[in-house]
Amino acid sequence: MPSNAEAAEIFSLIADLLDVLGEKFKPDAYRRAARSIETLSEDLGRVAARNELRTIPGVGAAIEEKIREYLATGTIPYYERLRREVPPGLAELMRLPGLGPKTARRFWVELGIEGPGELSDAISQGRLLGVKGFGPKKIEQIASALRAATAAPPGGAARLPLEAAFPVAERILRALRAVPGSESIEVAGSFRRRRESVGDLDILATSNTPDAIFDAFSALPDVREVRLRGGTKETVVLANGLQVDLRVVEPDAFGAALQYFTGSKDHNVHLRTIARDRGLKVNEYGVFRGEERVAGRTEEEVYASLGLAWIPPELRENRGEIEAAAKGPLPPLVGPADLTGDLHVHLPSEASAEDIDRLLQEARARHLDYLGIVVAGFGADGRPFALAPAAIARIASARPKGLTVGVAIETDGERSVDLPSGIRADYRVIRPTAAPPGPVAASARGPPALLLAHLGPSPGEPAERVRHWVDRARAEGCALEVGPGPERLDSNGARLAREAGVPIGIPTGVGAAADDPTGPIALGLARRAGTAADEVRVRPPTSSAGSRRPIVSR
DNA sequence: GCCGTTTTCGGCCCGACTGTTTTCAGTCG
Repeated sequence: MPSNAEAAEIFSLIADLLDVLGEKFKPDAYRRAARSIETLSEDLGRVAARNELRTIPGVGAAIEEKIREYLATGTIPYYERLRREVPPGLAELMRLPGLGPKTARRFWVELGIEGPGELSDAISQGRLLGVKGFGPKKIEQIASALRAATAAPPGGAARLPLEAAFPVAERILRALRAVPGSESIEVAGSFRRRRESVGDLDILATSNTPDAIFDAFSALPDVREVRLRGGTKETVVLANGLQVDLRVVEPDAFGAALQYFTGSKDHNVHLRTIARDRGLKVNEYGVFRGEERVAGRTEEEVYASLGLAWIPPELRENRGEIEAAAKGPLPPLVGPADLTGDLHVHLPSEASAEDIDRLLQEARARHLDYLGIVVAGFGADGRPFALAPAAIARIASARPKGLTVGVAIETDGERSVDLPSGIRADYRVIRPTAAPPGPVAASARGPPALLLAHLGPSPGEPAERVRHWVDRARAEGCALEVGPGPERLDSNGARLAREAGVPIGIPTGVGAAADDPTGPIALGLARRAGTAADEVRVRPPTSSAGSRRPIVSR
């Protein structure tokens, strides 16, 4: 079964092999295509069937041809040929930190080394001593990288899911903001773009005492290794293997640096092309005309100097957002203030009536006008759960001013849920247990309003499966929920849902612990999908219309 | 190999840091 993830992987490997062969620009071309395919919200097969492969950024005639070969046969002859030509072990060598294509190629051509094992042997036999360009430090660096690679599980450093990166980022920000003399401190990179997973953390700071910040950074409790430290940047590796970069810049360059280190790479390359055409130069210190800095303090300044409206970080993937920003301000993306309701609030089973009151207070303080609380149902483990009868009664009878409260049950779509007598559910949240599940049985009471799409744990989940959920949500007239975790849509899925006209539900995080990242992550993923501010409206059920069903509308 | 209202050919982002060097190459993001 061909998949976008596998196709992207093959193109990425082609790039590595071409690198070893000393090709100059082709590797970047293949990597760019690989990145585009990896973040595509639709299966390549569908795009190919519409004859639109060339609309994918970085895909031209040659790569289109190779995609078609892959779709038809599951392999690409060009890739097979390269693999016969270049020992695959060299691509492994290139993935070691500090070791790139040039060095891998020299090992191969000058020393006949074709992989990590042979390199280890060569080092222990002293064969690298005296080779030009390899001093004692370099050799030790390589030996250490080889040891780390054998100790680590194969496949290299895995990307960290965004929800796992959140608490790490919070902890680091708190520590650095406590350093006297520190000013603005932000996380940039793919974390700021709210990618579903992050490969590292990029932290940006302005400070009049950079050394104090660097010292505090090195002294963070879970730092395993300081990989490099210069006058403006430092790289550390945490105990869990996550790499964290800290850069300190002057305040006049903060906007430029934030823009630059937020990326994405393809977005930045496009911006610099525009700058060059206007006789300008963009780097992390600002936008320059000759020696003169024309922008840099804020991101808005940087974009404006290029004739562009400011672009939200979640959209910076070079997927047409720059062209749109050239025409004028972008439609505002959904923000915290636009979330006027929440269909899916969970409470601990021991929650009391007083806890309910506190939740309602918080909802009002956050200006929500609809709150749907799950009172009973079946959890992720398939076992039934329910709030205490007193709490359920309080929810059912609550009439706080300006806030409509809904009673929700959570089902797997097949079993019905018992509620205390006199209390009925307003709608169902459906948590499918199998994939793909059967149709939702009529025996479960109430109309569905929200469907949690189970996307499964594998990162290379075929877009086809997501489409299954989108189609089903449309057929049943319910919304799909976006958010972290395997049971909800990621931003690609949310984009598919939007394109299909299926509303998406965004959890607000109301009632959750202060450090629970679900709310901000869900919002970020919805924004990555391009969800506009006016697309998310939760309307409470209105008895006058004869419906008790909350609607998430577009 | 891709791309283009300045180009269908000739470009392809740019700077920090490291290690090995007598001025720079390689790697990284």
